[in-house]
Amino acid sequence: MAARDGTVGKALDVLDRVAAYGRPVRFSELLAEGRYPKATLYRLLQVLTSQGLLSHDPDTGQYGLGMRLVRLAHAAWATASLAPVARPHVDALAARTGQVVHLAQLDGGQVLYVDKVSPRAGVEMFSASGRIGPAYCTGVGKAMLAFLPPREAEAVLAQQSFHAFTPATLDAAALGADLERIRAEGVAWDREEHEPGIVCVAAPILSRGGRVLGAVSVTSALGRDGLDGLAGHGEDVRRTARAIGEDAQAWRFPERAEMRIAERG
Amino acid sequence: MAARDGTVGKALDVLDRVAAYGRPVRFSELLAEGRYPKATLYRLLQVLTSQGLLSHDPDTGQYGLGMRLVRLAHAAWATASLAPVARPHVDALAARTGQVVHLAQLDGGQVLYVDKVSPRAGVEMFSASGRIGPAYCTGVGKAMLAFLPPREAEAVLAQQSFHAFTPATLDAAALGADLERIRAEGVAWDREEHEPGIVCVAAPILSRGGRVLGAVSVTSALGRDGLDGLAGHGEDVRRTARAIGEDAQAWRFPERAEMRIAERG
DNA sequence: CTTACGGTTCCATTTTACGAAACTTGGTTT
DNA sequence: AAACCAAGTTTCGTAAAATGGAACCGTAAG
Repeated sequence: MAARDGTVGKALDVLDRVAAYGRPVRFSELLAEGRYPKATLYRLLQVLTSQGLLSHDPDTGQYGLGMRLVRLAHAAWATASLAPVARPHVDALAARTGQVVHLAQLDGGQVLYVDKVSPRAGVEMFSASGRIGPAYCTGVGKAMLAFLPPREAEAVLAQQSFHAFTPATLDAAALGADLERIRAEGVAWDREEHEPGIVCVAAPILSRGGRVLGAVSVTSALGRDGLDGLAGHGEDVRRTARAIGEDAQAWRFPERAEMRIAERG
Repeated sequence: MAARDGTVGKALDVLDRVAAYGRPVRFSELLAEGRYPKATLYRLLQVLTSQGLLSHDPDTGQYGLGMRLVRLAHAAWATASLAPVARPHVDALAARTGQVVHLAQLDGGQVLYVDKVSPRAGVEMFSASGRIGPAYCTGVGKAMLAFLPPREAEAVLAQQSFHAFTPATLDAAALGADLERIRAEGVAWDREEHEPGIVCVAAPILSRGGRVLGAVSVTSALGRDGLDGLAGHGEDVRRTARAIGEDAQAWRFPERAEMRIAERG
């Protein structure tokens, strides 16, 4: 977390700290963390504010996150996330199953939701895109973990808290066994491991070369549909994930070997 | 355009440039812009990548925007934008008018859309939140410009391109007169100034102290509803904007009630 | 008037970033 | 195969910056 990347790293660290508060924050609160001396912190905040990554309310003297982040993130979401490519598939899956569908990617050992569609309310927005969740106890998280190359998987696993959200939450050992099963089966199940009464089935989205790009899941509340109802969707989720992977490949890397020859500049 | 804020400023400038491509970009493409020498650009990209603001695909050697931006923006949107507070009002307005409703804020002289609701499709997502538009020829933009303090208004106006998107687009002089009218009337009209066939009515969202927080608008396609149809919604939009402003005040500055009144002028 | 506190500015010192040039890598031409 | 070239990476002396302790300012309380 505290990667020392010179001045830029410090500035982004401060940005993260402000974000972590989840509310506007005063200079003195940040100073009280003791991370940076007064003058240094002051200048970092000045720069971040002047750059629009933070906003400063002169009346209250509080710093909040700046709207430039929203602008940048829109570009990030539109060009680098799976969401735009996956949208039609995700929509169709939600329609077929009549359940909430999530699209997620990995970001720093955590699950980052990049899209969410519920069959009733239609596409949900920003409030869902950008949310993060644990990797070790969600369907999408486990689906991605299972297909990570061993070295990376190890690194990500080392970052997990293994906090027991529910009685069904797996510990590190049980997770290992589950990941094995997921690799064999191609789909991951979350049986109330993160939230009581919530179950889901997820599948990893892989590139042609087998790299993990993300994951899709179908979520259901126990009782309405039950785990049995979801079981029938497993194959559908897997097919959808595969289709998204192929589209992503075509969209992001529009041909490889042959194109190179023609491409001169 | 880019203020020279030391190393951090440069890094963010590079980030913006990558974002501007709207696609993954090679080191050499950025280098060819001639903005930074090789080694400097290289190190800036290294830092941004290691920080997760950019992602680097080792296969293709291309840089794209990183998912950390999406995570940060979610926090920004949820804590610093008007969207969460305004959501119920915006929803209700869309339901009453049966038209598309936009919520926007100012960001660096441009209009930044932070939410959008269409009565049919329901809430739209990220693809709308984060999009930017011109301030001088959109309803929301003009509504905000009109109520900016003179000094700031001048600064923002100086940044406008006044490109004539349509025959109805106002020039600088006509805009000045329109802003006067908007201040008197409390609502702004966009009569096909930005897109042919698209009209809208907007109102500014003000804090109790009169500071511009954002704007709401109702948009319609000419022919279906016409400008006359929209005219009937003007008062509704204004009331909605006022309600949002009050909620925002209560939410962001819970205890500041009496201070603000004294602070007028 | 005095003290205390949050925030801002100064400036000598240290650290960091800079960038021309050298080098490495992988693919293409002679 | 050797020479070549372009893209990307590393080096290193120098130049520029960030740093942070201390002084300063404005406001609110004692």
